[in-house]
Amino acid sequence: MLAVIATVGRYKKGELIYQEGAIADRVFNVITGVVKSYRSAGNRRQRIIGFLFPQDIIGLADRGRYVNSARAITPVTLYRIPTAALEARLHRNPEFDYQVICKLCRELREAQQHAFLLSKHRAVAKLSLFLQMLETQQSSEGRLSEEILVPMSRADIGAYTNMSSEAVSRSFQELIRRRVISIRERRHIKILDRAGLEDIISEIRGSSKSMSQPLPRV
Amino acid sequence: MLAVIATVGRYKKGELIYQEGAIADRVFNVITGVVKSYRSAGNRRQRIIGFLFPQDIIGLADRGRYVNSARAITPVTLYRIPTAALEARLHRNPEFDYQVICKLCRELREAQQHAFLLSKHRAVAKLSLFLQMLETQQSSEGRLSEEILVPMSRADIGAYTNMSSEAVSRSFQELIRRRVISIRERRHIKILDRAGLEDIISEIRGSSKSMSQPLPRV
DNA sequence: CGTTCAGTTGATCACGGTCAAGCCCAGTGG
DNA sequence: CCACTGGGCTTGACCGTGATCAACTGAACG
Repeated sequence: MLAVIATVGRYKKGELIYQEGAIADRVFNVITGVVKSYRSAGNRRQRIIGFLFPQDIIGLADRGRYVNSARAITPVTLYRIPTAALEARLHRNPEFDYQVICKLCRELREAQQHAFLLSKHRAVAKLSLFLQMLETQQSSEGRLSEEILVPMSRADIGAYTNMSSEAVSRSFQELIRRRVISIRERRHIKILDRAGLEDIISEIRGSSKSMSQPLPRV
Repeated sequence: MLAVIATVGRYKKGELIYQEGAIADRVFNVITGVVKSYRSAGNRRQRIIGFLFPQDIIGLADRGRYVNSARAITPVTLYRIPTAALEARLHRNPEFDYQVICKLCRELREAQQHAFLLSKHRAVAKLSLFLQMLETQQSSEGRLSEEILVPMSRADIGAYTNMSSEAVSRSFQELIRRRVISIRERRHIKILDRAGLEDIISEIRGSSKSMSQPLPRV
């Protein structure tokens, strides 16, 4: 495993793990908690590249420098692996290589999924897809639950889905109004109507269900 | 090299290389030409995941099925590599592995770049960034030229940048009006004002240059 | 030459960004 | 224990941008 050549790091909520542009001398492997990977797009507006969960790798570099920053959004523990040691292993350990390749493929598919999300036009569609992604993430982690846990803030969701936090909020409200989800304590979401969610994601004009049972304020 | 276990394939412009959902028994390595990788998003509207140029790998799979379709947008030649043979090599050839990892990292960075592009608000900013990406792609391929070659249609650019082909067209016209680029025969673009392009990409309200020299029709 | 499809241009309108105000809740200190 | 405060979140109003529909031009093809 990676652990052999690694040290363990602990970060509290909101703490910076590494900064864009710094010399990339280690890669990280999340053990517990959630990390956001982001880029500060000049005008103090930050774009979130992805959220990272246990097992994920962060710290990819281009020409020896980190290409984005990473910050803990919950308390986080992770392995820190010196890149030097890693590279040495990469050249002589095929089994190990293979695992890295698999993780890269996974990350690649997620980046493409993200691009797919961003290419949705309607705000509710983006948010719905985001929720679905969170759910698959959590179910794949074995955390089989009725509720989806949303560890990140509305602003972070906005920075990921490329909408204002206001729009995130409004879209949540619309999903509630349409009886597609319900929210408990702002961080716990339950999906009530999976078919409805799918319809919204595929950007169908008016869902058949919402036609048959008229809703307030439309 | 990959070539040892591969056969060569030829496709004409517009031809399908593989289809989303089909059993993924080979991966491909582009030799010449340009390929688009896309997903048909239900309502006959297709989203382009990426454009692929010589040296690029396509045919990534999830659970044995291709996750997207690929189509030649120019005449294309490529290597076809049976996945079975590939996997066998992956387990026993570290040097080879390393190359695959590098290509995956590159593709990953491109996917993230794509997501970054999609998260721009203004249409001209998206198009400008797209042109910049095309340029870096072509200069890295050694094709050092004054002009950028745009092998794909306006509709394809739209499907990649997530805007209508009309908006692509209008944005091109605006860049011309602002004297940032010039276009020859619709496929050959020259960048006249690199600083101006950068300004537009970083979504600065009004570029200083365009302020100093008033433009028609603004 | 005619047909067809890519690209351009014009007009209209809905969506979401922005600014602004208010609300809710957690954390803090008296 | 309660009041205070600040930040996250929600809601409202207004307006600009680009999607959409539609008409037209131009280019490539047989």
